[in-house]
Amino acid sequence: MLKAAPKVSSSIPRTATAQVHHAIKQRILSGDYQPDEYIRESSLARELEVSRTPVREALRELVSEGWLEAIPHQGARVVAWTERDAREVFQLRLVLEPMAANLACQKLTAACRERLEALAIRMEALSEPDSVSPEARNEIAILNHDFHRELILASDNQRLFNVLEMVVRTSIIRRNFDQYDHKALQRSMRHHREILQAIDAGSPTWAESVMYSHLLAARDLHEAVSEPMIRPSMHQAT
Amino acid sequence: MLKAAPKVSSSIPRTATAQVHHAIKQRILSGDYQPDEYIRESSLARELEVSRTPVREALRELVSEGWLEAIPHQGARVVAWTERDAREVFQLRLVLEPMAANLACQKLTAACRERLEALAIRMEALSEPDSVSPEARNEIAILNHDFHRELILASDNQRLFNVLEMVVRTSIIRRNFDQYDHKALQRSMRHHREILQAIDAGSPTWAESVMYSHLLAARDLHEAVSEPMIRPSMHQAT
DNA sequence: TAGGGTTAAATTGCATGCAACGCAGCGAGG
DNA sequence: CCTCGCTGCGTTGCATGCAATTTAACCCTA
Repeated sequence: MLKAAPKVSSSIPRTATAQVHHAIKQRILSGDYQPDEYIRESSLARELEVSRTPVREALRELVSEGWLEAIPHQGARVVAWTERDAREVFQLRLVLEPMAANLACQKLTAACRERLEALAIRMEALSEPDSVSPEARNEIAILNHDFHRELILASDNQRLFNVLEMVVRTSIIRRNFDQYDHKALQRSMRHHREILQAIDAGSPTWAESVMYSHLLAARDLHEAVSEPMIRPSMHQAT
Repeated sequence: MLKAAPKVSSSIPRTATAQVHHAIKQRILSGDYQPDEYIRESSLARELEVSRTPVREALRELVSEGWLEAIPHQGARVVAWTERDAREVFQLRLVLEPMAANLACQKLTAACRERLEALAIRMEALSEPDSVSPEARNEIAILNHDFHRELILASDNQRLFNVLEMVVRTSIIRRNFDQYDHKALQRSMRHHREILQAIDAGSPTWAESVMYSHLLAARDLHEAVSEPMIRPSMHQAT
């Protein structure tokens, strides 16, 4: 029951500002707002049926969190993602998440260990069939995010968690399991499993190393898809 | 002159919100606001002679940036620093700043190289005399901060810079050169110099390694001072 | 027709008033 | 004596109106 309390307070924010904050984030993630599109205070206030004040405050917060950029006397607009941004995020993840795996290995509690295993098992089951449906891929993406999140939390470094939330969650976490072929998917699941094994073995460097491999593999897949867009000179099959 | 433009715009913010934001930050850093102290919107609005609106917006921003913590319907208060926080910050710096040194080594421009050298030379000169005055120590602290900042900027990873600004600047960067004895001070200055040498030599791992040593030495000095405070069982002179 | 200046519309920035919420102090009941 | 509930005060949360600023269109002029 301890878990229920924060869950309720986060999914049903009591203040209007928090609701607007949540709503805008959802719209950005779902693509309702295009990159570089300005978000107008008045129109959003009308749509959400609140005054401009909570909208303004939510926008300020989202700017500080990196979702929007504010131009004085001009407004707030959705940040546009470039390949450079993707590079920066991967550079940071490649250093921070292995570190988190290392620390988690030393600090992990039994309860957290259980949650991680449950997530890993569920993901393995979903990626078992030869053809993984889009719905399954979507669920895997969510579970995968939870797995990483849980592991980072287990590192017992609140700032590390905050930093990764800011850096990663504003990026293209979602829907990027679509480009995983079956082998890559299963390899990714095996990585999760191996991290748990390293934790059980009490080897922080092992866990750290597997996480590093895990992310390098993910980056490779990402670049395979995105590079053609910035290197049109290369001959591409797809 | 390129440096003058952003300097002006940051020291003379045009909007009231930015002014309040700046003012509060200064008060926190200067110790005007004690840890856990609540900042009341009305009183601050009176003092700064603005309405509550820009004060509220500035407070929201500072919460997002980690300077304050907000309790709904209760207010915003200055975050209290614990030894745990210090540990977390050092853990992150130990990973991120060496990474920045490594990257900077590959990306550094000539102009940036010049600025770093100028800062290093100035710091060396200030730490030369046998007895370093408090004023000199203060200037060294500022120059040191600029040096690290410049190096991180040179890493050409905007997110890395943002993350370190958030993590480090809210911490006790300032005035912690007081506990450096003369040997530690000169060692620290030599580290800066050696980082420049590593850059000139084009060896990222060398630069990374020196930065790592640099921070480990700083952590050691920090712990030597702070540990007695959380271990009251130890017999203390003070 | 091109360029500069002016003006008007739209939007953000700020001020103020009122409502909602939390908390301390006080009093009644067990 | 302790506990529970109520009430009053202070503070934050939100709504609304007005001022300041920017943008863009328009007209006038060369």
